[in-house]
Amino acid sequence: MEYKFGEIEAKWQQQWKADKAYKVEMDETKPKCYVLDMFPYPSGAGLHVGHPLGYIASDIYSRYKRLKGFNVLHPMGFDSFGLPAEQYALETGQHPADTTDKNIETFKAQLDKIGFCYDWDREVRTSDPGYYKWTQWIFLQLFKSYFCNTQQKARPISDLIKKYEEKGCAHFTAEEWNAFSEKEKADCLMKRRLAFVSYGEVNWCEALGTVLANDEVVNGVSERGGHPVEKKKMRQWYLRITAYADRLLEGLETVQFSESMKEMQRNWIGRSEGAEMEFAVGEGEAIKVYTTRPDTIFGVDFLVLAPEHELVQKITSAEQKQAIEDYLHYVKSRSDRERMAEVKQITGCFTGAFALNPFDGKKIPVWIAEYVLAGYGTGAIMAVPCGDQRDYSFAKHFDIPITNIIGEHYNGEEANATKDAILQNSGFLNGMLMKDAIGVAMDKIEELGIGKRKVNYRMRDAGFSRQRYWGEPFPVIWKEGIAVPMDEKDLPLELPIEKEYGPGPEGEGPLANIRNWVELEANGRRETSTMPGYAGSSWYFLRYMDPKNTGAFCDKAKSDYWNQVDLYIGGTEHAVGHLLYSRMWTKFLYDKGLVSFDEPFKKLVNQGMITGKSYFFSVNADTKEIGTYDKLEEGKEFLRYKYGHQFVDGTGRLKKEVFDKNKSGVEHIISWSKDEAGQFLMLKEESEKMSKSKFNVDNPDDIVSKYGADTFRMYEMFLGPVEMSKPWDTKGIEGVHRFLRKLWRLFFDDIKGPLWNTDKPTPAELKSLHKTIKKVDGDTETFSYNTAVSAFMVCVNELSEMKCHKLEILQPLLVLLSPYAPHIAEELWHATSSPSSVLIAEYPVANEEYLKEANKEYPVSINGKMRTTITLATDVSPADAEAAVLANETVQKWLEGKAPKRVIFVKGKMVNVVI
RNA sequence: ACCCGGGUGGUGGAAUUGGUAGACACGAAGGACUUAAAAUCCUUUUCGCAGUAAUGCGAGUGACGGUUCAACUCCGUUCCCGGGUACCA
Repeated sequence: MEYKFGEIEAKWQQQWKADKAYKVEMDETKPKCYVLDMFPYPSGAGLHVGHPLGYIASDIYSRYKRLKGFNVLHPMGFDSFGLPAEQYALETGQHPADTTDKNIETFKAQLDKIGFCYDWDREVRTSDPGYYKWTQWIFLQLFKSYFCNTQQKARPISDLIKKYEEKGCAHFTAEEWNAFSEKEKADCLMKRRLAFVSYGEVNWCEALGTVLANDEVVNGVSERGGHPVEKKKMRQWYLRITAYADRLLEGLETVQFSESMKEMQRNWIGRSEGAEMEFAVGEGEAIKVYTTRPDTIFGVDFLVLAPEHELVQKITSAEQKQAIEDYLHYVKSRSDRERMAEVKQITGCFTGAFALNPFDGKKIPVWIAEYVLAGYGTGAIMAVPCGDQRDYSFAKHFDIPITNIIGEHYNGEEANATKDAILQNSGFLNGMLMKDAIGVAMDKIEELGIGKRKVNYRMRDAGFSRQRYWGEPFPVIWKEGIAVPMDEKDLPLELPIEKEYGPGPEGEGPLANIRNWVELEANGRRETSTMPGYAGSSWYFLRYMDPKNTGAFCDKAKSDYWNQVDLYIGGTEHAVGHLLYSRMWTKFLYDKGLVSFDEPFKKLVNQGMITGKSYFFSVNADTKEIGTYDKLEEGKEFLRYKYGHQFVDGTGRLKKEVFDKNKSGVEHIISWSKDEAGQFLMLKEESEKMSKSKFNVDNPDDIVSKYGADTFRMYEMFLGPVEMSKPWDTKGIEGVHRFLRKLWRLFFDDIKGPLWNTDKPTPAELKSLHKTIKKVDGDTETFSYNTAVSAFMVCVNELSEMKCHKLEILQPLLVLLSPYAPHIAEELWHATSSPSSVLIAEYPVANEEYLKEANKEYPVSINGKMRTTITLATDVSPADAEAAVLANETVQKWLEGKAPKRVIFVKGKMVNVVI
């Protein structure tokens, strides 16, 4: 009997489906394990070989945990709202709902062929009304909540209203509040809601008459058509994620994310501690600056305002009026693109005004410059040229005298941002170490009442509306300028199915075109924008726990049981988007008492990208010579060509089909080639992200039909650590396939049939098995799947060599293997053990007795050089000291009585003797 | 510029976290079986030198130094590659 993987895999996939073998329910008697993949966006291109990498890894872990006795939740779903579907729909005239459904079917069929153990009964789709009903519901809860700064948590907005009615607040009294109009009250509350409306800048493209997403804008022009894009203020929805900034930072300490991932999130949040303080200027005006280095206060030689700063007009002197006008005009004329490209260029303008240093009353000139951003801090800075390079360059450029407060640490040629200098020229801070002076200066500032400590964040509130069609509609109705939430009983507010979904008038979303949907009786008008892609993905991991619930987003008892995601696998590209948003939503739901954990993901593993290979070469236009890619640099007459790996064979030769497929560039190449099959080329090879347009995509279906799903799964794991990015290369796949066939031949002979027997195993065989159990068990737990695969190979090689066909050895091996190669393991298990139809077994445990065999012999090195081995009589469990004594005696005997100077016994591994 | 990763054979990658560097696989070379092919099996494969040979000697984990009986692993300096952020005060 040969290994017919095609038949075997189809058979078992069908069986699993029919048996609902991977259906999972809550079970209080078992420990739970929640293993999750970042759900895919179902694009029209289908899966490529890069996608399944993370899915295979999580599938292995799920199957492994299941065998270990855990109740494993391992679901899959689709992030099915989003821009590409809408664009595709606009192009082809199909409805996004239809194309999305079609794409999902393709995805599911492809996934099933790889043999994943998903419980498809728990599938979720973010574009399904039964799902987005709850996205809308959570949005309403956010809308109806505010962030209480004293309790550091979300509370109902009704609490805030009550407080306003009874006590008022810093800005108004209770009487004033009660006298406010409805509109005034609503505007006031809007400033505290966790989901709120504000005016924000969007990318507006006049030519296309639409608002563009950030990634649709490339270098300041629209990605399609290259039309100019400008900033336009529009009414937008936001989530007040900044309120959760500190908790998002603290939470990172409690989760197992990679250091780089945590660092990215910390940088994104960008917390900095400093002080805000005021510099008096003119009559009764004051400039408020933000600084993290109040210790340098005596080194302030000028202040700089952002050009947009509100005080600019007020404080500008008559003489400087014209210069400032000119400068403001210049700033306005500069596009974002120019500003970004010319960061190094120093520009600015003196306002003619002087501010007073609050400590020594020194007169400080006030400038404006575009290097100061209006959006961060107070939009104004105090400039300390000896300590900050940008301030230094500015001072040099405009000839502003520089005060040195750090003595020899400042060399007069560049700024020095040290905190380790002793302060000079610094009034009451003189002689103090800068590090220590920071706190002292802050205390003084607060004591004198000229400022206060302030924490700043780089992170902005998250824009939550999109002027798009294919997303969740907002359950909000506008009545006389007031946003009125819909009644929760009327959810979901379904997305109207329409044929036209071009942009609406005046930058509104496509929904604005659907008049009978938008315009309501009782002079209400629906919100016409839709929610962004991350709305649905911010909470989907909760829905899997209770996907069909129509009365709640997730039953509390269920979320209590399944709790946090134990293992979350996905790409790094979501480091600051999806992961921050879903962490915030979880914290919010936790505040509301709707879930009992406030971090969604306990452990995160980032799978690397599988890249495709592209090959570069160049052709000389004059000599028709095909040369190396590098020649491009030597002479411009070389034209550059690039092909995906599909067009290049193993030797770097262009395949014949290139000439058929890509006529444009290649037609003449073939006429220049000396060799009909394709000239031999020296190519430069490069790895790039897989994409259809680069012809470097491999489809998993092809691999599966050629080698089988088990080979595919094991091969992707064998390529290297899951976290690592690596180029896709089918070269090594034969090796893995050979391994599986070899395993098969331990059970079946092609001609003679079954080979297995029930003989008692030898110690050597047991040792081989238990060594493998130990290795594979450890590696699977720690996601070192590549070395686990190697361990399997070693074991099967050893067993083949020993001609071991004993079930007592082989069956535990099958159990061990089943997470990696479930089909073949299932088939062989079924063949050798009746009558159970599916593999249900306990995960084998390594027996240390058998493993001790391995530790009996110790290599010995003498003076770090010569080597031999000694055998320690008994099974020393090497607490190093006692083993060293034992080794010492043994070595003495072996050296015929001569005592070694020193014997070092290392972890049961090796003996090093110094004579 | 700054912050994270990472540099190991022809290639992908191992190395129990300080203990015989190069597991496992690919590729390559040679051989067995076969009319032949496929499949399978065996041998060699870090580099250099010596030898008919078994083998021996020397070098070797980007580079240079240090700690240690012992360093891919720890420390310092430096170079290169990948990722993230960027006038954030």
